[in-house]
Amino acid sequence: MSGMRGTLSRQGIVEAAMGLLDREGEAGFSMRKLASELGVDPMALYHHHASRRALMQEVMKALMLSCPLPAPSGDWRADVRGLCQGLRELAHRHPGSFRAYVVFEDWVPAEHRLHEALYATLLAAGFPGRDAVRAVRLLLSYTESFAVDELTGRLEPMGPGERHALEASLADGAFPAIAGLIETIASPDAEADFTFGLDVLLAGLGQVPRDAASATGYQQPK
Amino acid sequence: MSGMRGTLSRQGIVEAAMGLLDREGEAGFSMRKLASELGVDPMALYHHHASRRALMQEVMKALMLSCPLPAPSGDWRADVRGLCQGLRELAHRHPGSFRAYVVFEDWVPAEHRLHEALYATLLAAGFPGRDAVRAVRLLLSYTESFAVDELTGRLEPMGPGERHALEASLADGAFPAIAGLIETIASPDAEADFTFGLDVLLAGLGQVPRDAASATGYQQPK
DNA sequence: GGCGTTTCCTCTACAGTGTAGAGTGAGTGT
DNA sequence: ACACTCACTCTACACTGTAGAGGAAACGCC
Repeated sequence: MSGMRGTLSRQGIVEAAMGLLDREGEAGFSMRKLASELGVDPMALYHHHASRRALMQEVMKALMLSCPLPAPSGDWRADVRGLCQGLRELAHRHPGSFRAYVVFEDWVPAEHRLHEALYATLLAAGFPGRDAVRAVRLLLSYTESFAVDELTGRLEPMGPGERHALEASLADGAFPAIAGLIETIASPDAEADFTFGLDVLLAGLGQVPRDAASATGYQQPK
Repeated sequence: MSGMRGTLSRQGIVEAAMGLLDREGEAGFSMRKLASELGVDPMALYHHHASRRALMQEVMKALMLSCPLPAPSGDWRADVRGLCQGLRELAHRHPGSFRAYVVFEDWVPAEHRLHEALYATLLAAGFPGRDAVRAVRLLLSYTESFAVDELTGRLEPMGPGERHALEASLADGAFPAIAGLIETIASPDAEADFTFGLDVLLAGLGQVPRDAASATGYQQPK
């Protein structure tokens, strides 16, 4: 019964790992669980991937390769919005893997696709290279943090228990500003909140000096 | 030899845990290591803290309680800058704990201090409550991500090996924008980069509509 | 003094983790 | 039919968090 040669493949393992990660989260993921889902001895996995870490690398790579990259429109603001929204959708589609990705220390070469698209957009818009690099950091850190907040439920309307706990922690009156905002804090609106952040970032970026040729945000007609 | 009653205390354990976390990182932290540093059986710790997770909560609390909060100056932009810089300094002072904090799922009530200061600043500057909440998310996600990038060395100038690996991954010409920026990417400047992000955020926030009374950014004289 | 209770700690044990190293058996090439 | 290789299994080790029982020191009280 054990034989079953050829049931395993590098890519198949990666896909199963991504599924398990998305369903159970990083804490619920283990090589042993993955192996048992694949109906195989844990050590069989190591024939195709050198270590859990290496396997994770592959999962991250697959994840980032499936990040949607909307086609450029010529309007750098719209394109930046689209790329950030694409990344956010990726997070929704692969919650566990995305969370793991954000925390992952190692360098994931497949990030290049998304980075290239963002750099190209910003450079075409006339941003100096140094500022383009900084802007990408800004945009990605916002989008990733926001998406993770969504995935961990921090942007769901608070349940009564949660809200009560928050109120209790404010009962001594030491935090009047928070107390005054409790209604707002307890009922976020993920869509509008995300857009607000992008608006602010784009408004801010719109004020950094750019090459005159593209300063309007439209590509020069050739 | 084993007796030594009273060598342990809730707070003492928390401080030792924070030290271990900062020195070894989250991966290098374990209840057993902590116990052995304290010269005590691992299970002794559970007499003072219910679980590793509960202990971590306490560490995060201690961490956030030691976050510096510069006194308000009356200039909301300067105050926001100061608070973000304070958080960044906290990250430098407690690299391991800070990394753990950023990833931590549970709610850490001690965050209230920093949040209160930010909310108060933004509300005084005339931001509507909803926008203040969103702005804080924006500011903190940027600052935390940036600090983590610093802690993981992603803002150190690249070593030759690292740089070579990056170049190799671009060799096929598929990422011209990245390739053109390689010099910039390889030699970041943490201080200037961080300031750029704050500048962009403040410029963007400066454009969201505020109450007229405070729209200049100065508190109304009373 | 002695005694009971509480407090703090230790010991042992269990289920789980990643993975090293050796063994096994089916498939293929000659 | 033989050797060989490849894909897999088995066993084992060091490590994790922590449940549950046991022990010894300290304290309150007579």
